Amino acid sequence: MNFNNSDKAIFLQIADRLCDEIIAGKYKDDDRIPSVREYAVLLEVNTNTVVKSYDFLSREDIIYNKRGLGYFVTNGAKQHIIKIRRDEFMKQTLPEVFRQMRMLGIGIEEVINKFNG
Amino acid sequence: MNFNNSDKAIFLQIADRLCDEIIAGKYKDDDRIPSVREYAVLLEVNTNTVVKSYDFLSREDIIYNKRGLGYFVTNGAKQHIIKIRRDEFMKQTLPEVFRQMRMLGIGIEEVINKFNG
DNA sequence: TATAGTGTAGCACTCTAATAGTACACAGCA
DNA sequence: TGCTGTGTACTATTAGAGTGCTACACTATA
Repeated sequence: MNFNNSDKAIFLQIADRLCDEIIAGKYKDDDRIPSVREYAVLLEVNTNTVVKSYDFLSREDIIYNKRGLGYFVTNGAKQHIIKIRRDEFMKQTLPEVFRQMRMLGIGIEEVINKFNG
Repeated sequence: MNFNNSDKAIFLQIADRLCDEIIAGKYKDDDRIPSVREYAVLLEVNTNTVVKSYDFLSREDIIYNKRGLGYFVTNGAKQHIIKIRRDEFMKQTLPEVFRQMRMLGIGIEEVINKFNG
């Protein structure tokens, strides 16, 4: 993963990644996700950083914890994430993209071409 | 300005804002930009934070300094910024936007509609 | 020549991110 | 009952962002 290439905090990038994997169907409802130590080794970050990501996602009600066992995907998490992301995409991302396009003189046709190409 | 709503550092958001203003034609070649103290008051941040932004933009060759006088826009800065931003938009932003669309099941038509609406 | 407005260079402080390591209570299983 | 793998709770350290403040050298102008 390209962590420090981003302005975003690593623990948030990890949370995003896990959400991506849930959307992709890698982890389904009530599936167990990797342990904090396991995921830390995989991503080559500190355990505490993954702990912070899992804490964050628990507070967002996307994963839940069973004592001594690990973290699991909350029922309906996938749709929950998609709803949050769609809202963000429509209300934040897309308007900012359109602003950039106007500012840079990039037409919608150019975007459509790149999309289809 | 909506500073802490973003994951990005404030001094980088300020640099972005100034670049936006240069592109918009608010400051042209060899125009003087606001002093660090002035801009700090306007944006309600600390002077040192603006200093950091101006340092950053100087190293990027977008503004330059005259001792005792202030900071000025480098010749050709506007086209320079546009070139950098176009590259970033095409190689980073747009691919990520398309990835999000595929992931969220958002079609290009929906984007076109929002753009025209 | 004084004065006001420039950038610049410090210092001290707080906060958060991230790393590193240790220790402990819990659950499942041999 | 032990053992292993869970999360959790600490402590400590490093680094950077951001704030607040002071002081100084430079430039133009009254």
